[in-house]
Amino acid sequence: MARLTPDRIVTAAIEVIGEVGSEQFSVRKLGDALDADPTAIYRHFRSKDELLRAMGDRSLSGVADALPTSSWRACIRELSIRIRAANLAQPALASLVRGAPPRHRNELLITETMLGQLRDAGFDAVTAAEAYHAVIELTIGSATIDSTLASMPASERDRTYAEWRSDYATLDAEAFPHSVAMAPSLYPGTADERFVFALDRLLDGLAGRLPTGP
Amino acid sequence: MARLTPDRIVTAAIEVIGEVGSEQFSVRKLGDALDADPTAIYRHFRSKDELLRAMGDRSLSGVADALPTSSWRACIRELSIRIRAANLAQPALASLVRGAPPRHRNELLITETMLGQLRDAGFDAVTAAEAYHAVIELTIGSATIDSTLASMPASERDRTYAEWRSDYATLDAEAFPHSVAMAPSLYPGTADERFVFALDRLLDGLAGRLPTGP
DNA sequence: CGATATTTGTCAACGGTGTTGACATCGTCT
DNA sequence: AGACGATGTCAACACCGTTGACAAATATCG
Repeated sequence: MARLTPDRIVTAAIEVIGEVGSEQFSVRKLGDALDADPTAIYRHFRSKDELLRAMGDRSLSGVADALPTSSWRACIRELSIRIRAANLAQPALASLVRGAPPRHRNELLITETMLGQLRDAGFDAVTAAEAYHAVIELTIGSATIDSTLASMPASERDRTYAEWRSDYATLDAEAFPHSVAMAPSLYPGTADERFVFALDRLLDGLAGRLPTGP
Repeated sequence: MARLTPDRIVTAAIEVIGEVGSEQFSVRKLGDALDADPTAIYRHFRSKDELLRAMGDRSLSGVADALPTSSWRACIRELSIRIRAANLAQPALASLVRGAPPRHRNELLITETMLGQLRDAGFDAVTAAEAYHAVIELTIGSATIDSTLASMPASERDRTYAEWRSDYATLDAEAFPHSVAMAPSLYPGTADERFVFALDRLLDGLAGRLPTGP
């Protein structure tokens, strides 16, 4: 077998995690898939966390390419949607990003792009930083929440939503009048559409803080 | 020692997880804290997951009590801040939301309150549902992301933020000009303050969708 | 080329995890 | 008192991430 490289390891790791799920992903299984001793991985990554992070960055490649240039809103909007898609495509990776800052190339590229757009739009440094954090938290956070359902087949997902709606519909109407009344309206559209609604409202609110006005 | 009960176990578990952090929380440590054999816990909970869910339910108690009545924004704002606090105190809540567990009383109370406030504010059913999902995604999602750092002591957390800032500051200024320039402004204030900024901007955007105008 | 130094792979092992099954003990009810 | 189910205890299983010692391969240099 060819020698181990970080690239080969990450490729194999993404394949393994796609097969067994993030919960069951382990260094030992990765070693098996690579036909190598599991501990050989530690010659290329200091820890499993570092490996997971590299896997996350891999799935973000190309996310910041060819973005809309028409406006800062359009650019950040598209960028956020792509980040979300990348996280959902590799559901396991979404929860791995967690609280650590971007250190890898694609992550840094995303940060740079978003900060640049915000500054060019007219935000001062402090507000731009706040806005950046706000968009990232909504994007990554919502992807993390949605990742479980996103990995289900569409039919099962729809069934789950329907089940949840009927849960609300059958609540005690005295204690939970609004929940019962609004049960049919809950979980409207797709999770992607709900995210875009939230993102657009957040961008509305951010636009309102522009010195030049919205 | 008195006999074990689910209540006693959950109380002790929340104490233990507060001391050692969610990452290091284990059934064995819980057994030590209870001065009982670790496996005795399995007489009261089928699995660690079930215990974590019970802990999550406990930490949500009282979240919807005595909320501000001055305005829908003030009410939802406070409610979201409290949900976040509960989530940060008990990160297991995140996995509660992600899966499809039976909906518990406290969770239902939160939904009912938020939906009621939005309807009373003048949102139609569809927009209220969208707004509800938007607020919840930001609140839970951001709490999930921040939970790792929130469990660190303040001094260590500040040191971590400083470290991250200096990471940005030492990037290649040619490739990442905005990141380098804005390094001192990144991670401003506390994670709680950054969340509240995002929440307020989202509420700004939602207010703009009120039929009666903002 | 040969010798040396560095990197990389292998192996065994450590301390930790959640969980299970067998066995002993306790409380309760007939 | 005896029976019985619920509860606590103990040892053990099958994993996990990670480390240190040692061997093989590779790169570096005289």
